[in-house]
Amino acid sequence: MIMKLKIDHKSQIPLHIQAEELLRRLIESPEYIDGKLLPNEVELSKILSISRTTLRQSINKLVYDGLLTRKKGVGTRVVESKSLSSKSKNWMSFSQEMSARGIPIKNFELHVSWVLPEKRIASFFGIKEDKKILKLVRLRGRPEGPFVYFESYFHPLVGLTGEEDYKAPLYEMLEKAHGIIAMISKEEISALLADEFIAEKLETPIGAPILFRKRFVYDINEKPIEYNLGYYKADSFVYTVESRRE
Amino acid sequence: MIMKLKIDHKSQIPLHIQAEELLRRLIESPEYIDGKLLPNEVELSKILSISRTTLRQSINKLVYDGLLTRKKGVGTRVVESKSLSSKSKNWMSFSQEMSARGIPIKNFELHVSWVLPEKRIASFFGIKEDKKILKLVRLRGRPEGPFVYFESYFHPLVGLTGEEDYKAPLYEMLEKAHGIIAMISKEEISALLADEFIAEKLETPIGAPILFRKRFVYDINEKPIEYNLGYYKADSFVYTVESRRE
DNA sequence: ACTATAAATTTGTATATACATACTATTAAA
DNA sequence: TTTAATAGTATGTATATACAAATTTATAGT
Repeated sequence: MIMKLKIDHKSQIPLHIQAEELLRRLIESPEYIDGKLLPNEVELSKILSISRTTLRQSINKLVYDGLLTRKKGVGTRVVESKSLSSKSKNWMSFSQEMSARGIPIKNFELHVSWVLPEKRIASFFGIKEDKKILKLVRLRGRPEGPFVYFESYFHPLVGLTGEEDYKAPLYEMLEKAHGIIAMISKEEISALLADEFIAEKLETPIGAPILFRKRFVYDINEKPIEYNLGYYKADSFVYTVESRRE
Repeated sequence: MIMKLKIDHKSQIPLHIQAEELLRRLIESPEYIDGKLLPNEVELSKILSISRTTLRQSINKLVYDGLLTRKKGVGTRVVESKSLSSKSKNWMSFSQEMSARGIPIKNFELHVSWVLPEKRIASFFGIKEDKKILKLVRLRGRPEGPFVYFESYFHPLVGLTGEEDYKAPLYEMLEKAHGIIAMISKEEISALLADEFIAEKLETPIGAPILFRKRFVYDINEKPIEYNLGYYKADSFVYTVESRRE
């Protein structure tokens, strides 16, 4: 059934990581998709030639991630309907979001510069504060007027020169021009009041409600590539989220 | 510094759970709120009179919940992020969100009534406007003061009588009492300014920024069961979303 | 046939131990 | 002064072991 699940004890990769990967692949396979029980821990640890403790490390992570459930006295089983949840929800760039809604976009401002990063940005990228990085400022909206102000900062390793075509959808451009694939997006959404600067940019009164979004973008290896701040006029933008319990 | 963090070895509650709770309370305290290092694991395990292995179980969970970060050769530190957040992955009820972070919830107001639905609510539920539905109003927050005002409306078929225990986690109660399983949540998030009513409820000035969330909740068959409006004080709540391209 | 009891199974909890690895700080050498 | 080597510190990895608690299965008694 499982058979050739062998773990390389000489590998540099920790055993519990190897085991986790193996199990991930295992429970993806057709036999396991329907809530079947795994072999019990003692047996499985023998099959994999690792200790039960180490195996439990791997299983714990999969339980955390919602792929497995355990029950005392019963066993460990694969959760049915694994990844059809918020994970599979695909996210888009602003241009894509808008064009998907049939809204034409106008760029009111587009400015590229090299700046010294603030502390939190340097720390997000894991670089020193004295290394200049690319800053991209964009003011965008409908033909009638702007409704979002973006500030983006990019990791030096992304390899942007500042000469790229920033009118194109950003993540498409990154992929084509530099082979960077934006994969993960973590976002924090909050509300604030327009200060003088934002009010002037968005052509709105000071004190108007603003939907503020911080976006942290990572590549396929979970390395940070972009730090993005977005200020949306609240009366012209709604953020939607759809999620599903597992 | 830590002192009287004592663990009861005779308690029925597992040691690693006790330790987890202690740490949750600890890192909520003023001294630890700013990314300070915890005592190292060996020392901490001595203080708590539990083994390092057991302690690591507790810490692992807090790391997974995003409250702590660890770095080899350095130590374990509290994540800096004063404000609460709501993760979209594996969505939960408000009570669950909060208790998962070890934050005590206080109900400032809790009021149930039968009302005629507004047109948009009736249309969401697919019912007539002359049929009364259950309205649940809740004002909740931390002991110091409220930070969110909820208005919930329920579909008649949910079968609520108004006599249920609304202090319990809502979706648990629905499941136990009426076999209703809340499955899908669609949310719209935007920003607005506190009007007189909201300002009074949330004990905040008129014109303060409010994070406004509409939540549409559906059961396992995608039938609408709840229409929910949430007004969050923006300075004490951040909405976080994590997504991944596939 | 039914029921209570016991045994077997499986995860949960907990400890002690040892060494590896990443990072920091110190010390010695150039 | 700068650099390289070294020691120290903290988390990371891994094992062996023992018993507890929940659940299922088997057994014995009525």
